[in-house]
Amino acid sequence: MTTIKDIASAAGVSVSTVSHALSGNRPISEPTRARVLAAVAALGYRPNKLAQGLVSKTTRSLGLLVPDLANPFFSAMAEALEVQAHERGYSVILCNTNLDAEREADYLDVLLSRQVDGLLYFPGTSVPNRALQAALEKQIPVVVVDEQIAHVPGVFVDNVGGGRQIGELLAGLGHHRILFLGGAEALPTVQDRLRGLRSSLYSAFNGTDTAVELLLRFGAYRASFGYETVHDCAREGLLGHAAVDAPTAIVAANDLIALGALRALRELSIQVPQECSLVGFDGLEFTMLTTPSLTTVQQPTGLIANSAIELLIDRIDVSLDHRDDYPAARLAPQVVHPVSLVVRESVAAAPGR
Amino acid sequence: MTTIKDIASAAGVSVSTVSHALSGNRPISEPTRARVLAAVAALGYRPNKLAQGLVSKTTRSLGLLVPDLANPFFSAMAEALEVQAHERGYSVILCNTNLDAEREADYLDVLLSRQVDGLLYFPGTSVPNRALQAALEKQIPVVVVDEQIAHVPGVFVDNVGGGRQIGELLAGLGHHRILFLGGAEALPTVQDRLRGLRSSLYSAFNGTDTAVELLLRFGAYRASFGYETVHDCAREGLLGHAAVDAPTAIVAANDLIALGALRALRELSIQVPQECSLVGFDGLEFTMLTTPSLTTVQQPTGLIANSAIELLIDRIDVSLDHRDDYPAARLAPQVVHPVSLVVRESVAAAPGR
DNA sequence: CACGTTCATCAAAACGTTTTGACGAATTGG
DNA sequence: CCAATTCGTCAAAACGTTTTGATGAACGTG
Repeated sequence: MTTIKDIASAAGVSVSTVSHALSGNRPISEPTRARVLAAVAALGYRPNKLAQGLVSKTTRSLGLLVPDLANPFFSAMAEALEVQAHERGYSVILCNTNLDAEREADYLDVLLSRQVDGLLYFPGTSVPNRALQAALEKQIPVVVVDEQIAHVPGVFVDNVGGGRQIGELLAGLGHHRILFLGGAEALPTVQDRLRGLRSSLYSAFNGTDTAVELLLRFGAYRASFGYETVHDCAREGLLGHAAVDAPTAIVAANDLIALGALRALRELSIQVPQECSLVGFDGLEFTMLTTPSLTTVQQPTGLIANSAIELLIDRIDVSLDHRDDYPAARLAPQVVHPVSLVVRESVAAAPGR
Repeated sequence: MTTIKDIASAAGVSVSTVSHALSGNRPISEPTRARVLAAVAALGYRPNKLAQGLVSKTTRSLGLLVPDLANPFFSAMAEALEVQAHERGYSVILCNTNLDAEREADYLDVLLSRQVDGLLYFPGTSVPNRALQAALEKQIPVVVVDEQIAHVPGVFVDNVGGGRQIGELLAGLGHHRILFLGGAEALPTVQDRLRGLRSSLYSAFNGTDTAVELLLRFGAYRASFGYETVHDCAREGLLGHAAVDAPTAIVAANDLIALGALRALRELSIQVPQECSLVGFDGLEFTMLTTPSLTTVQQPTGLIANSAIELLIDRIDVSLDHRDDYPAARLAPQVVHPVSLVVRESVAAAPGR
């Protein structure tokens, strides 16, 4: 590896002159700078980030803690976040927590010892997070993505609004018996989506003599949950051609669940959407390839990534400026993005109406 | 941040003693070591990897250059690679090259200046790769994943064998007019899969009076390519109910293309598999959720990741041991994994047979 | 022309580690 | 009981940068 010393001797100047010429931190005469740059180009010099980081106390790297890259929503978010970070000169260290608290703690250690400037954190789980708390205590800037956590800066979407849009669509089509397939029951996103759905259904049918029936099942953000639960319901007589008062629509808390449900419905030869409508959440690319194509709520992954990175870098800058201040109780900004319902083939008017 | 000095003074020993106590590099008496460990625990000391890297010339970090995380095959691979790397104490720096040569070069710079110990490289594109060459010249260990590149260590699957298995399945079911939807024409994976398919078809029908007709289209590893090409073919009269001698099966070079094709076939109301069989490649999780579920060739992502990391770390160790040797012409080991055909609903006997 | 400025450059310290040569103290062997 | 060895520890150098106080040369000013 060629170092700054090599450049210095090649250009016949001191090490500090090279540093100044490259950083612009102090004025350097034009001819000298030219000689330095020529030497840099000739020797293919590349500053060692480790050494830079050691003295500057800043590494321009971010830790990305994501529960499960196999979930396309997370991989889409990871991609968008990495692109945004790179545009701003930050590198991303990828960490697959697999929803495992121990791994999370482990990764946090690694990231801290690697001196990352900030953390992008996807909870993906509902347990009040020890690793997150530890990070916050270490005074390292953290932005939580996708979930809202009190007193921690975060970026997420209007899950209640998304649920409401689904409810309004379904209510307008006469659906009032609905099966909701949630993820983990304690997850705020799941609860919020359900809340929006419920409130819009009740207010739509309020004053009419139609009763809203909302059947709830909780599990995990996985296709297998949707698949198995639909089959379970059929076995229990809640769903299927023999069922009386079967739900006329299924709302899944995310697209993966919906995809699993779709498969099960197919196996049960329940026609979607004629006999049962189906709605997902996330707006995965795949949802437009299924048959029927899936009605879903589109998450603006690019925007989320954009504001998450922006928020995080802001906080990093602040914490750099005030390195030795008292840890003043700072506000925890939270950015909420709107979502939009994408209506596709999987939704139709409630049968018998 | 608490440093090794803090530990030293807290334990009442010298800095080097702390270092030795922690690394085990030199014997330290039991009582002293205990005092050191107690201080470490009490102060929450975490060695600074930057400083460690600076002196040890090794960072225990790998660069992962991946073309497109939105492609689930790549995100699955990224996940598996990260998990394997983490198990071996390595961190992964994620880089989304987006198939853009300039971004690739850019990332290579970043990774080198971050002193990564090695590179995991997914070509994803066919251009003889400048960035890769540059990396190799820099003497940094590289393992190419998913494509075979001459003289560069790599891990990939038996694409020819995969193609052959598809061909054998289809030939056995009487398919001899087949549409092949490739990715980029110059991609070795595409060519290999095609080669396997072609050879098995020819040898199956060799000696019979049935002619093999293989229709080829090339594009990109994207769902949109499959979707549009099927529609194009229909418009050209090659596909559809009006077509004479329409292919009875479509083989896509990967699952994304197959999924796009499936959607288009549906829109054209061509029954899969009754009128047209469909086969993909990769074994994405989604392929079992489609209707009909997709016959595909399963890639062993975990195994690929495992051997890629192993190969890379081997090379890292070698290059560390021989740091100042002549750059001896080393062999470029290549690991090939077998693939297995997963037969699902999307394939049936050729119509009219 | 002497004086204070500005300008360009240099030398040295610092960042947090690991590594290694050195040095007393304790232990062993004859 | 003395020499030789081992043991435990320390101090200092090194890694590749940035930062900063110092220094000398050129310059404008009165």
